[in-house]
Amino acid sequence: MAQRTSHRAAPEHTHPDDVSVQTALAALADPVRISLVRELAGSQEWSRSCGSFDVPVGKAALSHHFVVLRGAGLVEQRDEGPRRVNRLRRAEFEARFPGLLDLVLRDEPTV
Amino acid sequence: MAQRTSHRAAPEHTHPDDVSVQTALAALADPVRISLVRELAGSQEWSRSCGSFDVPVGKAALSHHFVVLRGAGLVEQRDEGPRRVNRLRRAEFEARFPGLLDLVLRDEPTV
DNA sequence: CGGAGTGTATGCTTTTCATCGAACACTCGG
DNA sequence: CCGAGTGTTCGATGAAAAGCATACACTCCG
Repeated sequence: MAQRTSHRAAPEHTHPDDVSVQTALAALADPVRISLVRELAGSQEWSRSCGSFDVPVGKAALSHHFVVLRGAGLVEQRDEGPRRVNRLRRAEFEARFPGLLDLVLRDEPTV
Repeated sequence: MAQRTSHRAAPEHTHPDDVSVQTALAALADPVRISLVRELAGSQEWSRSCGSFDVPVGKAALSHHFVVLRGAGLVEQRDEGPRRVNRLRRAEFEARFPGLLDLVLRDEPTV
């Protein structure tokens, strides 16, 4: 049979098309999540596990932020052995909210 | 001397150029403020007084929302007799955050 | 000058959200 | 099969934000 890297419950994802502007904006209006999105944008897809990000919060809070990012259609996750790796949903999100992601990525780190 | 419609303290304004993305997103991530911006976008400049908007909050809360909108560089206000009239800073905001305002204006009313 | 209309400021609830610590679940390597 | 590594869940806490009611300030009109 095919590969089967995990027996865990797959994370719930929301497609950007099913996300309201308000939800998208709220998801991006947080300094920690902005950091996550930026770091993710500068990395290869599926190369970053949740714990590999340089943000000043504990893992419980971090886990919560990924829930929000998934719920806004910004991030896709996949279980790979013991860790959960991430991908920024650039194209899909861009199609739903043209220009929005670029605004966040281009801007200088939060002052 | 020239006209002088008010002796009141002029409202404080922030230019979009001095606004961070995070602040801009936070300002637009609220249902009441989204309504205000949309209504404002559909009206002539300087035609709407603060109290003329159809939002389900008292006037104290409303006043607060306008403070936030001014602080994000989204709205400009001017005193005109007893009332304070508004203008959406379309061009300036668009120059600072290309596409952002359009996203909010195009989208269906918050579900 | 006094009253109606309009908006702001203040003080106080209520809600929401970010955070943490601790406990639990799953995967992999010995 | 146990232990280390990783991430989620739960409960509690603290801070921020939104709300309201009231009181105040300013403008206009009679």
